[in-house]
Amino acid sequence: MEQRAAQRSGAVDKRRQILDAAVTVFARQGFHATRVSDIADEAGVAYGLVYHYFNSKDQVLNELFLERWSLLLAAIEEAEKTDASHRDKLGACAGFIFESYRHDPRLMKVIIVEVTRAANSFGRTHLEEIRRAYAGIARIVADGQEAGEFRADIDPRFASQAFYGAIEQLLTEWIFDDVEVADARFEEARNLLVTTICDGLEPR
Amino acid sequence: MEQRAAQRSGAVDKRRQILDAAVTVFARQGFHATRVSDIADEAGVAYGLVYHYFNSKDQVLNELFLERWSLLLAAIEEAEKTDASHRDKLGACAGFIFESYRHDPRLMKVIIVEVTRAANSFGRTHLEEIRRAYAGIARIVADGQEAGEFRADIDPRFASQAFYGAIEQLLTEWIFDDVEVADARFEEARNLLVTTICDGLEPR
DNA sequence: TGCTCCTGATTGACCCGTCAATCGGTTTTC
DNA sequence: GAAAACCGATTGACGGGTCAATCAGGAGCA
Repeated sequence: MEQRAAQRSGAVDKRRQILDAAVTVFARQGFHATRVSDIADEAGVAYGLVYHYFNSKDQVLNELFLERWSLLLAAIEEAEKTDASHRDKLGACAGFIFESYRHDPRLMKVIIVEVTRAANSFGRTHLEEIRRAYAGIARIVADGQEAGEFRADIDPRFASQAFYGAIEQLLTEWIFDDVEVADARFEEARNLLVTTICDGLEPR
Repeated sequence: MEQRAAQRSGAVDKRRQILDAAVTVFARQGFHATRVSDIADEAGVAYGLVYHYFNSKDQVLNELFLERWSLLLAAIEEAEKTDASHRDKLGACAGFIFESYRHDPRLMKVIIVEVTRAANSFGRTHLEEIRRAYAGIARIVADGQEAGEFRADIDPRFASQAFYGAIEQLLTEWIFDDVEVADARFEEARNLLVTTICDGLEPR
């Protein structure tokens, strides 16, 4: 799965090309409604080549998901390590997710719609990786509680679900609208979230 | 669509039987993975009869969704009308949703997984109804702001997304776990939510 | 009561389009 | 020259939806 072989001389990396094309069509039509031939066409590549690089249509999506999700997990771990306030740590997590959307809205659309929220198909497959993210956020909340920064009477896992759920719902609206989101909105969204949730978590 | 004809003498309402069976199999296998024959088998009814009562497999799901969602919309409107605090109004909305899950977890699973979160298929189809719920919640937030009960520097639509997103994410976890949820957990979940979000919305 | 007719519910075999995946071949590259 | 990359026609499973045939019970009639 990690052969990703050093590409020959000037040849374009067809594999990458296929992955990128897949993002485009998955985002446009949804995973289920895209035929493998759509991916190949979009990539300007022969049908069979998709199967040369991937075992199945599923594997293409898996690869796209893991590629990005591993970055998120790394970002959360990174946030944990800093010595910022716990509020800021949560802000960093939210920031990374919003940033991912800004960086490539279509990829995030695919990940959210086809994996993260797809409880019957890929969501189940990748449950472990997905939950690892929730757990990371929950750890930050728990630490914040121990430090007296957050109120202690709320289950950290509950809090992390609410936090993550709120983020995803905001993104989902942008996804549905399929509208260009101004840069300022990203900052705004992140601040809103951290403000609302973290203020709600503050000790009374 | 509303013929639902006076059923002959002692005959069971086959139509209802089919809908109930559909909930069972959709919840178990997911909409996409269930064949129409699965529904018929589960209902103990012939394949063709499903098409006698419904135009398509899609219509079966639509019916299930609308049946429940219209109750939610009514509940939100109801909450708006009371003269409770706005915090309590939001609590009532969250309460109704959690209550729906308690009442029939499988139906809520189907609605959330196959409609509400299915941005590519039924989510798009029912976008209008879904958004009507968000809008109702946003109205409550806006009213609360006007009454000075909530801070005014947060877009009510943002707040409603965060609120609804948090609820759905909590439910999603229960759905994934597929585990019996103790009654006490429902109360706890509702209180947590209202506490976290509403405290976060309080004026500072 | 017994018979026929009629209506609409019910049945399930079958048609038919749709893809995912395979495979045998050709071209490129080293 | 051989291995890897590339091509796209072909296959075969699969499942939604159709429809002609059957069945059951009520109405009309004598």
